Amino acid sequence: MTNGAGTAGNARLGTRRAILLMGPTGSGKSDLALRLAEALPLEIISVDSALVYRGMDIGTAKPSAAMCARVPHHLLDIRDPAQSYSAGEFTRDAVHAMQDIWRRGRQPLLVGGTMLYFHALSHGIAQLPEANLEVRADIERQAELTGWAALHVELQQVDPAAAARIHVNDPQRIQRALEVYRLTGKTITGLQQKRVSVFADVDVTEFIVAPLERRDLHTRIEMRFGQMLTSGFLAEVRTLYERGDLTAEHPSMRAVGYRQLWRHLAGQGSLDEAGKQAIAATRQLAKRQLTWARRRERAQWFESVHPEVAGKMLDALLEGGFSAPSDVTPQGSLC
RNA sequence: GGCUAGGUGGCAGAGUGGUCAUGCAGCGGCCUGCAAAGCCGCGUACAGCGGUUCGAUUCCGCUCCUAGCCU
Repeated sequence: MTNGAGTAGNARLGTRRAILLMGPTGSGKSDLALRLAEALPLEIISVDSALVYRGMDIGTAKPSAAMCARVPHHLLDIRDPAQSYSAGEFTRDAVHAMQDIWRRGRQPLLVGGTMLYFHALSHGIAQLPEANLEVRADIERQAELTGWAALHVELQQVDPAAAARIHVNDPQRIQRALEVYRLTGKTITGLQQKRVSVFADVDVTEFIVAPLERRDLHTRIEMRFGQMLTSGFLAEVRTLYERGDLTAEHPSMRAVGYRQLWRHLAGQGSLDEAGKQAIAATRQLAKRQLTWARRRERAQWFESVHPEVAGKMLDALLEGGFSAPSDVTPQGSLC
């Protein structure tokens, strides 16, 4: 069950490698990553859109300080919850982190559940203008007056291809396509033609961890949420709520769990209801993550509840040409 | 025991003699700068048995069950 990537054979030293460890929430990625990184000269790069936020630790199941002390983790706590983050910024940050790691003679282990970020890394991301608050506000204002359907019609006129692939009921994408057009005068369809994978000459090994049975994942998710509450998740959200500058519309506060607890704090529903909704939202997130995962043809799948996953992954890595443990001491911990 | 009101898909909850409620959950999928986001698709549900009818989830009867009231 360890075959599939076809990277075995040439153990060229100096080869730039990268390991991708993907999986739905609650599949035990973080612990696995730690074990791999302690066995091989690796540094962890978090591939997670929620772990970038400071002060969001419990609800995101962020690796603890103790874990960070054992193995360097990158891209954690790099944003304030009032800020936003994006696939483009992530790609840039991840590339920098990888280059630093390679420079240190080690290899990056990219771990996380934000599958779009993995996708952007593997398939490349086009040079597009960043989100522009004013233009977005303009478009939203217009949408309130005319409705999104009218904006979709507008998109159809400037970029028929985009309009054809973006559903009328998908405001987020209609807005982005229009935003790009207004900012550059060029269609998003055309701009997206040019993409280069950041892994162009990198030897990539892809792992996916997930429970074989969906029931197991659901059980795990429910248990984990209970533990989060016990660990003070509600207080964590309350602290953010009481800051006063955050709203339910901030990307950070739309994260699973935070959104539902925020609503409860705003007086909309009991804690019990919020908990049920949060758990359901987590299950839905996991389902979407699995949909992405199934498209990764080169990935090797591992049953997450299996006690020997870490060992099997290590075997696969050594077979794939990874060097044995070196005596390089960890450095550059960012958390 | 009697009376009354009800029994609709996993849950909530409309409704009609012959097209679809809907919401939530679930499942599948989409996905290029908000992605833990946004979006699309998917359900021979009408308690059971008879009857009326060209046709019954909808009308009638009986049975079972539930809730409230009464003795």
